Amino acid sequence: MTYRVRFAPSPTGYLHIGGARTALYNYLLAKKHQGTFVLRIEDTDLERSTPESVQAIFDGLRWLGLDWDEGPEKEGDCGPYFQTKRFDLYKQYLERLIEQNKVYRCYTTKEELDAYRAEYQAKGQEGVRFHSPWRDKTEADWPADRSFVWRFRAPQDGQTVVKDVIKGEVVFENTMHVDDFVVARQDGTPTYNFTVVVDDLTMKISHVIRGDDHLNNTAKQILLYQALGEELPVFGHLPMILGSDKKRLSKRHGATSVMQYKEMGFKPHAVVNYLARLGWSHGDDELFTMPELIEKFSLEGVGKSSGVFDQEKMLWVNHQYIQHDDLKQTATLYAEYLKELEGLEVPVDDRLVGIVEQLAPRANTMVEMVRIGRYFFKDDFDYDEKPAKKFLKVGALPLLEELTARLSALDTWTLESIQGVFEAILAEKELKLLKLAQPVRVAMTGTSVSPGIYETLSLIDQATVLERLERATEFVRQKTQA
RNA sequence: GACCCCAUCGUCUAGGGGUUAGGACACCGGCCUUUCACGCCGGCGACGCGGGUUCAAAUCCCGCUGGGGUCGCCA
Repeated sequence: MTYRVRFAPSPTGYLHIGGARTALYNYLLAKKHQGTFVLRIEDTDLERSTPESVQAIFDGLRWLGLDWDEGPEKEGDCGPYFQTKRFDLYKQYLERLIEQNKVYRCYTTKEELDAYRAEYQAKGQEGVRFHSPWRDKTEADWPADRSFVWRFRAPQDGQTVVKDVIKGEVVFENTMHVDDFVVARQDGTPTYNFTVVVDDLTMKISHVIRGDDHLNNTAKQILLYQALGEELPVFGHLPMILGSDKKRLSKRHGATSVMQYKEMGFKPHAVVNYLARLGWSHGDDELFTMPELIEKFSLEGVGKSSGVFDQEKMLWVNHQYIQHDDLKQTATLYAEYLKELEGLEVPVDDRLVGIVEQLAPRANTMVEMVRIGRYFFKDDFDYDEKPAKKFLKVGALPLLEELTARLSALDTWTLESIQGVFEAILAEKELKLLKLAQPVRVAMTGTSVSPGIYETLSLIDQATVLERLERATEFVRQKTQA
């Protein structure tokens, strides 16, 4: 079977977490089966669609590495891939429905509809669906002075069954569910359920995998396929992603835009890995490379129940990749964040790789890595109050002076040579490393927390280390005098 | 309200008639240790409730409850 799957967002905002997961699952399915991943922009709502949103969706997908095989900027045989450019097609199909009497003109006004809805909502079970009084009218009855819409002539009995690869068979009673929904407006502009069917049909989509908020629509769409005499694609409805309060994920739960996670310092593959595992599993496995995801992903592994988005776990996944990805690759990324956040132009060299090697086990995000690594690049830090008070005091003065003297005498600046100096001093004075390391750490970083002291010094150059030791020494002297 | 979907630790999940119900995040201990991390070891912690079916139910069936979704000339 040839797989042609699609991701069909409406460009009314950024690419959000839920959309990204839907796109990912479709992408994985396509790659797994050497199929085609189609991107279609559902922009028929002129009011809400914006070019910025289209761009945001492209950016989000590309950042995640979910490039489409067919779609905007990647034209294929089934384009165009913007619904607003497919109006001729919809009209053609509408003609077909009109000719076959599968749709009819309905002159009911919006006011009449509102009144009807208010009534049936109040009555509940009783007058469930809207039954248009125009369904059985003929041309002779059409008022010339009123506008109309094209409604689908839905069956009034029987059932419509959705064979869903994820949810199983879902049965809808036609009397309850399928009203004579609007297929197109008077001017021929189509509505959602109609465009989706025409597009999935003409784009030869084999598997429609989307959020389960569309499950109810599927019944209507199936009826349309049948009315058109066309074969159904395979349907699969993914459970929703919820916030920590089990409500549908929204802005108030925190970041929902994929690109916000880039800003927060997440690696794209970490986001992909987390999203893959939210709603899908492969035994006890947690971490997957992209090739592994493609190989192991399957619709059978997708769960039926909705899942809660947990940023804590995504942070852990991110940390795993920061820690275990190729250091050079992370260093390159690190340079980008240093530039973005601190305006620093840092070359990606052995020193930067060394710094990343030290920081990687200590940072959950790239942003955090910038924050905890500032002192490797900038001298403008103040001493944190507590550690300064605790470690930069008179007792440390002779140690700092001794160390400064011996370090300045070093003509090779390596971890080993530095360690040698420290050990010599400690041996002579019969001290524990802690006594020396902590004051030096504060002098170097302004804090009591950093990578190993030898590593830290060796990654800062000799001159800077000496300057910072002088600064600390001076700081202690000043304090003593005051 | 009607209809549709769902239900294993706080969270993501494995397991789908007989398991000490497994793993991961988070949390709590301990070890390692120059601080902080990493790492390692250990701990806490779940089958929503009620009925069936069965020798046996977390697992199958029904009901209830709870949560989510949909009820537009939006998509």
